[in-house]
Amino acid sequence: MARPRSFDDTATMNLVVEQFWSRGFEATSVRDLEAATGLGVTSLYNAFGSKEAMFKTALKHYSERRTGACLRELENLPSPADRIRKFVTRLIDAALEDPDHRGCLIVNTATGLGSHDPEIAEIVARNLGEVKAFFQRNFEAAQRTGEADVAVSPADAARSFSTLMFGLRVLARTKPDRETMEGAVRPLLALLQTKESPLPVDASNPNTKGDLH
Amino acid sequence: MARPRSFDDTATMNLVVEQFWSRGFEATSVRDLEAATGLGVTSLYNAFGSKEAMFKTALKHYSERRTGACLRELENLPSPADRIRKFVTRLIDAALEDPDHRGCLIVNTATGLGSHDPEIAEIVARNLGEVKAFFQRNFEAAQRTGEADVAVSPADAARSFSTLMFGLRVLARTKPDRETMEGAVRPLLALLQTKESPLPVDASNPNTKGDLH
DNA sequence: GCAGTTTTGTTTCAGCCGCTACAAAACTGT
DNA sequence: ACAGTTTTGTAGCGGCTGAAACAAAACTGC
Repeated sequence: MARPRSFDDTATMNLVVEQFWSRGFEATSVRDLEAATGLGVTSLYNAFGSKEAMFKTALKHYSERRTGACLRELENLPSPADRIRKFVTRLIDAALEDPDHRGCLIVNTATGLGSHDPEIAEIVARNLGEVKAFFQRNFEAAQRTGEADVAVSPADAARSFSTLMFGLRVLARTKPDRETMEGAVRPLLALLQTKESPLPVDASNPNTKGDLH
Repeated sequence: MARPRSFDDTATMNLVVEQFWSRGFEATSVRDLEAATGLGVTSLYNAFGSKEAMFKTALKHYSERRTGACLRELENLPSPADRIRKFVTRLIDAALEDPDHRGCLIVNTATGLGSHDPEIAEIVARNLGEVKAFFQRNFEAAQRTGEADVAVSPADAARSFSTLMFGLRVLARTKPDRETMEGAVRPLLALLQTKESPLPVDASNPNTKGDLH
């Protein structure tokens, strides 16, 4: 019926995400988005509406394609404790591998101006909620398999893990140092290594981490 | 010799801090700073140099007057464990009391564009370092007084506590919910409640973590 | 009250911002 | 080949930005 679009919307949105992730919403101009995508303004506006709409779409895209996909993939691991551990190590590795220290687009947005826009706030809140739910679900499962300290409330464990992850994302913007990040998660990960003594352990004593080998 | 300045630099800088804290660097215009301080552009530029210089001064001001003063004041408490606990509860209370959910200017800056400017990065890094040092110093002291789990490395405890605080600052921007925040710190604060078994610690050696292998 | 110096308010600047108007180009279905 | 429709590139809009220019006002020391 008419001229077809000469670019792939999804691939373009990936480039938009990269741009917003690198420079943030305010510091990214529409001209920057032109350069990043190789498209003209008209094409961008025609496809996505406005700069603000582009950002919201990019946020959803990031949340779904990054966090969401990662969580879903980890669900394939048989051990719930491994799921938690792997999520943490992946996050740390990602932070250390990124030479630009971009951290996490969601966290960067949460601490930026976005909190005022209700739609953005909701995307952010949902993402944070998914991460917390992941930890809670798997910590509960780990308790059932004897891989987690049963004396700790799974809700609190999830709150603690997820909040710690957001803190790591802050550190990722400044000091992507392996020892700092791994050290930061070590005390919490210690809650996961009670597999070999799944019985009435005095769980208030996290000293049981020494028995892993 | 000449006309004196009609305003107090420090009081003005407090207002500048409030403005940058509320809206961030990029979203704050020089006109906004005029409105916030009640001064004209010329006075502002004459006193502080440029918008960027104003922000850097505001950052130092915030770091010194907020974080620094708080840490120094807590040092008056006799119990190191109480110092840690009080810092945490203060942070949570502050987050819950602020109706604007401004979080922490340092964290907001760290996740914003600031990381690229070396001077800003240094102010941020120093602030984060001070918080970490506070936790490490007092955790070590708490181990010596029998108020902290001696099986945990003070360095790791400090990394964990400080990173968790940064995570709380992220949450402060979105979900200032008491139960979430207090739950998030509960597992870590549990490391502090071993007062009733203050033995057999070699208090001169904080490196007691090494004995688990 | 006068000279010297600084502060202050107003105006103005070039440059970038997000966005749109418009026409030419490119494609589809018949 | 043509009509119909969408995409695309270019140019330009008003509005805002950080910063400077400038003169008038305000103060000090004498």
